[in-house]
Amino acid sequence: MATAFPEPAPSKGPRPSAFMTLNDSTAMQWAPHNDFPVDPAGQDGFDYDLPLHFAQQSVGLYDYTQNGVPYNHNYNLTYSAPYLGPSCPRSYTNDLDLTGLPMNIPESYPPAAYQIEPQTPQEAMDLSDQGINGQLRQLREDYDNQYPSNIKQEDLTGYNSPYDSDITRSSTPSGDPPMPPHGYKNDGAGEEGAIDKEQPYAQLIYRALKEAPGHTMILRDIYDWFKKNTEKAADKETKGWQNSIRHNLSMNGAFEKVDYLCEESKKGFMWRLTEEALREGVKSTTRYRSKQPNKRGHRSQNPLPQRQASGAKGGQAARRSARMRRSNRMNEPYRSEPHNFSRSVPSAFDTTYNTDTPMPYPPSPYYSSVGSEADLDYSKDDFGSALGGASLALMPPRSFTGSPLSQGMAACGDTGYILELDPSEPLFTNSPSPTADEPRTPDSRGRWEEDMALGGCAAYTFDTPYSEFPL
DNA sequence: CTATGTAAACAAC
DNA sequence: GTTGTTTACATAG
Repeated sequence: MATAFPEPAPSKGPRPSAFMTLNDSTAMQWAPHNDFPVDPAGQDGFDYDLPLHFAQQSVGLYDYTQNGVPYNHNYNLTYSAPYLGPSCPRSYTNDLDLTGLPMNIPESYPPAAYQIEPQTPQEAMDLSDQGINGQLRQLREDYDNQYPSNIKQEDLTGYNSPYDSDITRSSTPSGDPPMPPHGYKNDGAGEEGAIDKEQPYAQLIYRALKEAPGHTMILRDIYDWFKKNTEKAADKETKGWQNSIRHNLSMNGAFEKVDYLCEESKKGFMWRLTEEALREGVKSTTRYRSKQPNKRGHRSQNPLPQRQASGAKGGQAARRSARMRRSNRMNEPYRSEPHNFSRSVPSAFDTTYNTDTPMPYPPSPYYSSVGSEADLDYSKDDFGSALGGASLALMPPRSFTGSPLSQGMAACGDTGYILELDPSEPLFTNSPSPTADEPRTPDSRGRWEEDMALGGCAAYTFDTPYSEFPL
């Protein structure tokens, strides 16, 4: 099929310059498909075509605040079935699914998919006035009810790719050559409907999460999504694809774990798109990988021990991080649960963000290049005009009991946190700007240990700003 | 070199 | 056995 990559009209973005100025060539990213055309002038106006029934259905269930929803407000999630099994049409038409999410996204996939347009924060979910526990319980119940784990495997024959043939896979903001269609197999050559153009795992996961309510799924659902929507899982023999999914979830900063562990089930954590990912799209997982030299040159030495050592290292690190999480939960059994999110990719950046400074928003160590234009853009643009000039400074901590309205940006009430930072200043001045030279992965053991010394919470959890929530 | 996929070690559950 | 983290290696471009 099309090996050519028709560039989407670069003019479409309302604020293309914001990202076009991102000169970091390594900041390759897949632009998000924008479900909601951004209207910079009317962020609170739902200027886009929001189906009426959507608005109605959303009452009390999905209340899209206009912006400023901290993305670690996990209690905002209402997890229902991302899709409904066999009856769920794969065509993403204007029909509403049960989620009440506007699925009118024929253009949410290409060609618009590769526009560099931040997404409106309307996507963030809000809730009604239930308590947080109720929310979480509801979330889980919804999930369990609507998404039974015995997922039916839909026949893939006749599958009609939602991201159809003209997908250009990826193109970089600055009109760089599109992402090489890695894994682009033209082999099928005849098979109708053959999704010969599988996108990278990260991108596919992004899509899956994007479709999901709250942009949140559990691993199993992601698996299932892949089964239904991709060819990656076609090979039922190997589980490599699952491994790859997990790998990408873990390694790619676009995905974060919602640190709400359901004890009674072993479904594990929920995975969610980060706010940055929603705005800016998913970026190459490679960026988050360790920058340790690949040792490709001298692997002949003794690859096996090295491999084992690798595993051992991973295991150690995994154990430490898990211990941290556990420790957190034990120390703060209530608060830490729903509020935390876990960044899959631990970051040396995290230490720069000391817990004494109320962060209105978890820093975006993975996306907003610290100290770069992207950072500025992050700080002043994406939270919408409602914030006014102090955009960076204000982020309302929202009361659980507040009305949905009060949870919007207008409600910068009593407990509001004000970041005393000049928006023009980089958030983390002592953080390296992650570039190709400095991947956003903790390549410094020293820093890592430092994290541990700090009490073992800095690296993964960001619950401090919310500790004052009236629970 | 980058991006991606994959295998695998390992820990925790 | 599953989930999550991490490292290493292979391959394509």
